[in-house]
Amino acid sequence: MSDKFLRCESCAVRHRAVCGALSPPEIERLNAIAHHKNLQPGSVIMRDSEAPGYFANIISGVVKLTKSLGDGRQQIVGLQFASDFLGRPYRTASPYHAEAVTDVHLCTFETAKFERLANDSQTFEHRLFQHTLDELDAAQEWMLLLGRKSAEEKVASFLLMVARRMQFVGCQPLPGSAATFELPLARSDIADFLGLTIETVSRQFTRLKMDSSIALEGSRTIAVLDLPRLQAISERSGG
Amino acid sequence: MSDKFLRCESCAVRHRAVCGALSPPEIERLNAIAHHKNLQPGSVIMRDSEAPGYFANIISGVVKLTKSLGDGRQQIVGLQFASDFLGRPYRTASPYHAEAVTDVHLCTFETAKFERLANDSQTFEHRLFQHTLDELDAAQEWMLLLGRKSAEEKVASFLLMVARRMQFVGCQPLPGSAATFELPLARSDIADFLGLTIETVSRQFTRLKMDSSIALEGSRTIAVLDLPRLQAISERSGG
DNA sequence: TTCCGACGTTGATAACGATCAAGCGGGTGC
DNA sequence: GCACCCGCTTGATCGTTATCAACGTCGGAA
Repeated sequence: MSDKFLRCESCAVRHRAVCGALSPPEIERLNAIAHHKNLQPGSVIMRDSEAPGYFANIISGVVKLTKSLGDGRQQIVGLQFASDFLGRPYRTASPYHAEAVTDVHLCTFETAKFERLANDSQTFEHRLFQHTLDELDAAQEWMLLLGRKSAEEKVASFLLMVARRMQFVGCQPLPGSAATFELPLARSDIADFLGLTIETVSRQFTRLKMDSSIALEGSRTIAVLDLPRLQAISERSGG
Repeated sequence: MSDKFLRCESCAVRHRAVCGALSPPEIERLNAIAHHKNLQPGSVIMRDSEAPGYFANIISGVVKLTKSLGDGRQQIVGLQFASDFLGRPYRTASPYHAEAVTDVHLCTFETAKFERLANDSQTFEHRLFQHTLDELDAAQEWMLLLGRKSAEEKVASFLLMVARRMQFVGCQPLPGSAATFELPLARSDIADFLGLTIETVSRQFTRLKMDSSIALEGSRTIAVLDLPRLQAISERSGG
């Protein structure tokens, strides 16, 4: 579960993660408090309104951040991929529920120690700040999608977003297609991310398939056949 | 337009704004680069994708942050009140369009000078970071609203949010009502904030009025008659 | 005063997406 | 082998919200 033998120098997400800008002594200090953790799909990482036990960098895998209403309606408010940072420094309670959606490999830091380190290193806190600004950009972009886009536009936007984020991890274009990748989310999670129902998501997938905008292999493997069309669909109904 | 004679010590939002935690010499330095600005409703503060000329604290008034789709559909992705900070430090282009919705009084800082100051003072950057975390919380809370709440729930949530934010500024409870306040937004802006149309917003207002949850005086003055009911409505359809 | 435009309300109808329901295919356990 | 469950798709119908349209009210300008 916990593994102290993996060191930062050989870390796959080293230069993209929040720790990327640290000086050698700072890296050393961070390394000293790091513990690796492997999680299976469905594992809970943080609970809404509870103090998290640790913060973490995602080394591989995908994590969903969700918020819920009393009657069970759910909304994914963030999707985190490899190199993303998990947790809200200086907050006592997590504002969301965080859960692994694929196999996830984390590099975790006990919260108090981590905050002390952030406080001591301005470069580090600056980097965390940058990361938070990116997250805010993504959230506001998604507000536009949730509030104003049609189901078809939402699904197209979702596919483009996932394609973009998965490229970094490992996605080999198949012959005759712009990009092929594995969807990390089940239909129900996609629905919760887009503010739709499973059925509507499924219907939009078949529409895009009829369109020849995409091809499906099984229910998780997507091949983007017509990237420009997908981009056009993602931004205007008439496209 | 620009006024160097108002000093931080007498600033109305002094302790709630990002500058609240600064030491005397830091305050002095900030004061030296501050310029006051008064804006009328509709004045553009920042344009989407353009470099902003300045960052600012809001001393009074309300500012909306919007994003648009190519065909004119619009979404408000943030509402900023007195003591809120405007702008994204370390970003070259604004990710949204910012516009005054009421008369607005700003305390502005030229971007480059401001970033230099933030870089020199860890306390200050820390404070900016905290503010950004609050903004992210608000954005994710709103994603839940946009993706999963019904029109009725959205309008009730909106009223509660505005009531909460306006309390700080100036709102005197009238006899027989929990709280009376002026809506800073026109129906069209409320619609853009909630991902609805003007007509739907208007219909929900009349429903809440019929309910006796609220009372309207003109179209902008709201009296909350039954706060518990409004809160119940804001979270579940059956309420 | 009258005209006009901006803003808001209300009504009739349409459309999009939700809901309810059935069925399919693949994996697992017996 | 079979039954069962789960995730997904597809179809039929319903309901919420959008759209289209008319009207009311207020304030400013001629």
